[in-house]
Amino acid sequence: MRTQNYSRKRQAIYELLLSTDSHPSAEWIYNSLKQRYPDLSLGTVYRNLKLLESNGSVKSVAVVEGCERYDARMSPHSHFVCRGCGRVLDVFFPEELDDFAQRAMINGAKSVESFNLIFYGKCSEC
Amino acid sequence: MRTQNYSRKRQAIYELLLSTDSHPSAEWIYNSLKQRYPDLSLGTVYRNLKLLESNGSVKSVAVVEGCERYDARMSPHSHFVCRGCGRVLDVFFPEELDDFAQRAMINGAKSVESFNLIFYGKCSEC
DNA sequence: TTACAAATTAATAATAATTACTTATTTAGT
DNA sequence: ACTAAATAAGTAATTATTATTAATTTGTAA
Repeated sequence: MRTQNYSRKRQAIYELLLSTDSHPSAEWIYNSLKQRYPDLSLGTVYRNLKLLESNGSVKSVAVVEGCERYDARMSPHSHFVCRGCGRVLDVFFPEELDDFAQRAMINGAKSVESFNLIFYGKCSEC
Repeated sequence: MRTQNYSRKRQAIYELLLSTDSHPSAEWIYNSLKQRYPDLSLGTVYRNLKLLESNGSVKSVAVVEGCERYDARMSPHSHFVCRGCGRVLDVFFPEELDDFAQRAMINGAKSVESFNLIFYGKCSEC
């Protein structure tokens, strides 16, 4: 039987995401890996991000200036998006919030699977 | 002096948004108003949504299947997005959450202006 | 009313992120 | 090495949104 995830480039995309806290876009990942994999194509980055996302290995955490931004840190946390430069920062909220969300009774909802909390403002360098 | 907002179509777009709780997309608004304004163009809807948004009259509350969804209800609340049908429902969270967000100290942030909380799951009809 | 300048619009073209497709290459098991 | 499945490169297609441009509408004031 074939093992999964045996692709060098997929592995590289995933490891790059694990190693950074910049919540990169597909384009950023592409540019970062192009040096090591000169024949990498942008389509491959998109395809693998989608695949890793459906895996549950990776999450899309925000859309900044029209670009999806990804994160490989899967522990529950939230994000801050700078309206000046588009930087995306991690925000670790108190557990109460997670509890609240788990218990959220939403009128018209059958099941609540997840939530996404995004703060907006200016970062310390803007 | 010219008064502002004297455009019939802009007014219609805004009032349609006020009158519905479906959090429509530009396309939906366009289709809804085309009957009353047969010469309405989609560009006009986009332009006026952007204008109303920069006015603070209207908010973009979520992106569902690649389409921006708008809301004219400006009181602080949040949303639930159905992963099945894309429906967007209002969620009225307890005030504590708003307080928490106002007080949020975010490492690397100079100022926090707003936040956006979106729940995901299945609605009662999916 | 008529004229006029600013605001708005329709219609169309342009952008740009993402996805689909088609053929070639790589991978893992035999 | 051989083979079939998975993956990728390269390219074309899609699609929401934005920009442009010329025409129309609007408010004001002569």
